[in-house]
Amino acid sequence: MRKVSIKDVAREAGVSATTVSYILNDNRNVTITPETRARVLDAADRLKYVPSQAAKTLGSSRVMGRARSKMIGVVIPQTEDSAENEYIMLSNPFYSAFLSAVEFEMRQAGYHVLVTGTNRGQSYVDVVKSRALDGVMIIGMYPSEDIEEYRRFNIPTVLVDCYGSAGEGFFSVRTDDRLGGRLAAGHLLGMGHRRIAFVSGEIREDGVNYMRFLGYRDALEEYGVDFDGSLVFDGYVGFGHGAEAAADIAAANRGGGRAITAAFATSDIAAIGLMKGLSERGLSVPGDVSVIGFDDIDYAGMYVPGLTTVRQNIVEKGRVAAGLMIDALNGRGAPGETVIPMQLVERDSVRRLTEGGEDI
Amino acid sequence: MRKVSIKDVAREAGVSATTVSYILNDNRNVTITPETRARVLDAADRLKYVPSQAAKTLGSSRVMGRARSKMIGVVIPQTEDSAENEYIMLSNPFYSAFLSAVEFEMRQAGYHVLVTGTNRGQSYVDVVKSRALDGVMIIGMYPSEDIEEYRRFNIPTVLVDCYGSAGEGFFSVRTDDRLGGRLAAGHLLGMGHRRIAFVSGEIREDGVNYMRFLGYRDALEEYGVDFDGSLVFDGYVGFGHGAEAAADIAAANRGGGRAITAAFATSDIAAIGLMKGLSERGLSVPGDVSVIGFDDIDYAGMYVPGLTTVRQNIVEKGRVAAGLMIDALNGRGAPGETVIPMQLVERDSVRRLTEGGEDI
DNA sequence: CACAGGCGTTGAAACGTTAAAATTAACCCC
DNA sequence: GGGGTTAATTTTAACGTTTCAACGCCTGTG
Repeated sequence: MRKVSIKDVAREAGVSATTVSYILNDNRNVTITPETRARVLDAADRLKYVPSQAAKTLGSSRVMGRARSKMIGVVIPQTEDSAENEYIMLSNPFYSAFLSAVEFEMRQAGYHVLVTGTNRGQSYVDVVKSRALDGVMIIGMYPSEDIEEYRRFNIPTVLVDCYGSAGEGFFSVRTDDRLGGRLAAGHLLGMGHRRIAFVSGEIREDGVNYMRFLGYRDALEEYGVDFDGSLVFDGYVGFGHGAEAAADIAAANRGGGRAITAAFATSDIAAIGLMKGLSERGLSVPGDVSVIGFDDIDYAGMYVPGLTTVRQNIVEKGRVAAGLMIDALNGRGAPGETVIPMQLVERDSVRRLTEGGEDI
Repeated sequence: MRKVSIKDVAREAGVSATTVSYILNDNRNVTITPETRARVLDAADRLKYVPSQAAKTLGSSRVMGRARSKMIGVVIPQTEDSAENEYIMLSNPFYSAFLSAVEFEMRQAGYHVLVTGTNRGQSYVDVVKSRALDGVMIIGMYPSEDIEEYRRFNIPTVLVDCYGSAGEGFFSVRTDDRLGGRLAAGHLLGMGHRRIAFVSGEIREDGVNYMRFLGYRDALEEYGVDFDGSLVFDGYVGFGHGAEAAADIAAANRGGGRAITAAFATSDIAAIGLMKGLSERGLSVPGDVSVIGFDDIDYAGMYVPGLTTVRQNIVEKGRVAAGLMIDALNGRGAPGETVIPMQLVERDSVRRLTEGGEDI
C-alpha cells in the first residue's frame, strides 16, 4: 500500500512524469495535447494521486533560491503563567478571531498556516528555516534579532500591531491605536468623568498599549485634565489582571479623595475581568464605575451590562493581513503601514456623570 | 546567501555528510569518536545549520513506508455562517483552549500542529497525504469516509468528543457527556425546577449533544418528570443560538401555562448568549430563569451572574489527547476510550425554587 | 603472523518533484 | 528532398536528507 507518486500516474497514463507535472501544475510555457491532458487527469483521478508537498518543497529550493512550502507561520504571543507551560495565547478571543480569518484567507490562496509557540532558547527563525515557511506573520511584540534575520534573508513578513523602528520596511497592519485611546478616554471625559483609570497589559514603547496610553493622555490634555500616574494600572493581558485592577480601584475609592468613576481598559478581556471584579466588590457598572474596553470581541456585546468599547474589525484586520501577506509572497505591493479603521461602540457600561461632572 | 546544508557542515568539519547525519540524530546503532562529534557539533553551530524538514520528510518515505513530517493535523469544526466564509471555529473558547494545550504538548514532543479547515469538495485526507501528516486529531463530528481512510492507511488518529461506531478501534478522548448532562439537569431538578429547557447545537447521534440530551432525560426520569419535547431548543453552536433560545423561552413563558424556570445549555457560549438574551427581555438570571452551562470556559466565571456549569478540564483534556497522540505515533498504548472526569461548578446562575417546587 | 571481528567512517542510492536541456515528430518552404 | 520551425514530449539532473552496504584500520587471538 505504497503512496502513489507522480510516476505511477505517468505509467498509468502512458507518459513521462514531467508531462504529468506540467499538466497538474498548469505550466503555461508548455503546450499539451488536449487528449494527453485528459488521459493524465483521468489517471490522476483514478489513482487518487496527491502530490507530495515535501518533494515539491525540496525541489523548489533549487530554483527560487529559497524553498517554498506553501505554508506560512503565524507568531502569537505566549502566556507567561509559568515557566513550563507556555501556551500560545489563543485564550484571548482577539487572537483566535484574527487567526481564523487569516487561516481562511490564506487557505483560499493555497497556503496553510502553521501556528506554533517557540520553545525557550530556540528562535522562531529556526522553524522558518526548517519548515521552509514562505512567510511570517508576527502579532504584537517580537524579538528584534529575529526580525533582522527575516530582513536579511528577505523573508516575506507581515507585522500586526507592531510599533517601533525595528519594523520599518515591512508590510504592517494596525489600527490607529493612539486615536483609539483618545476616542475611548475622550468618550469617558465627554460623559463627565475626570478620574479615569488606565488598565492595560505591559506598556512598552513598541506595543499597542503605549500608543493607547498616549491617546489617553491626548484626551486628558484636550479636556484640560491633569494626568495622574496613580491611575495607571498596568500588568499582563487577561481576565485576571482586570480583576486585580478592580481590587486596586475599589481600595483607592475607599481610601477617600476624589473617587475613580471610570476606567479605560486596553483590551476587552481586561475590561470584563474588571467589571466582574468590581461587581464582586459591590460596585456597580456603570452605576459606580463606568468601563470602556478595546477590541470588541464577540463577548463584549454578551456581557451584562454590554461593554462599550472601541471596535476594531478583527476579521477585517485578519483579511487585510492575509492580503498583504499574499502580496508579499508574490513580490507585489509595497511595504508600508495599513491602518484599519475603528469606531466607538456604545453599549451600557458607561454612564453620564451628572453630579460634579459637567457635560462638555 | 544559499541555505546551509548538511554538506556544508560536513565540509566545515572535514567529515562526510553521513557522519554529520548520524551525530545530529543521535543514531544509537553507530559509534562516533567524541572528538569527531565535538568537531561536527561545533561546525553545525558555527554555520547555524538547521536541517531541512522537507528533505527529512521526503527521505523518510522510503524507510517507514509512510513519510513523516513531524507534524500532526488538528481538525476543528468550521462555522457555517455562510457558504463562502468557512472559518475554523476558534471563536468558541473551548476549541482555542483545547488547541493551545495540544499545541504546547505536541511541541514539547517535537511535533508541530497544523490547524486548517477544509475547502468544499476537498477531503482532509488530501491534506494528510500531501503534507505527510504523521497523525490526525479530530474534534467533534467527522465525515466517516475520511475516518475509514485513516483506518485503511493506518494513520495514527485520536478522536475527541466523538461517539458512534465509526470511531471504534481508535484512540479517543471524551468526558462522560451523558453523566454530565445528568449532573446538570439533576442539579436543576434538585433545586426544585421542573420545566427545564434543553438548549444545544445540532443533536446528532454521534455527537456530544445527543449524549448530554440522554443525560438530561435520565435526570428527568430519575425525578419522575415527564419529558416535554417542546422544551428542546436545538440549533447551531454559538452566542446567537443562545439568544434565539432566550426569545423562544420568553415567548413560551408569556404564553401562559407553567413557566420554564430553568435551562440547561450544552455549551457555555450558548448559556451566555441565553443569559444575555433573557436579560435583554427583562428576565433576570437566576431570578426568573436559572441557567446551567457546560464546559467551564474562562468566561463562565467572569459573567455576572457567574455561570453554574459542568466543568471539564479543557487544558487537561488537551494534554491527554496529545499524550494519546504521542502514544499512537510511537505505536505504543492501545486504542480505546479515555474518559476525562468532570464536575459541577456552582456559581450564581441557578437558584433554588421555593414556590411550587419542593426540595428533593 | 594471519585473520577474525569490531569500530569509525564513507559512498552510493533512494525518496518525489520540477527546471532545463534534449529529443522526436510534424509541418512548411524553396 | 534537405533545411528550418514549431509543437509535444522525454531525459537528466538536482534539491537535502537518511539508510545500507562496504571500506580501512586497529586490536586481540590462536
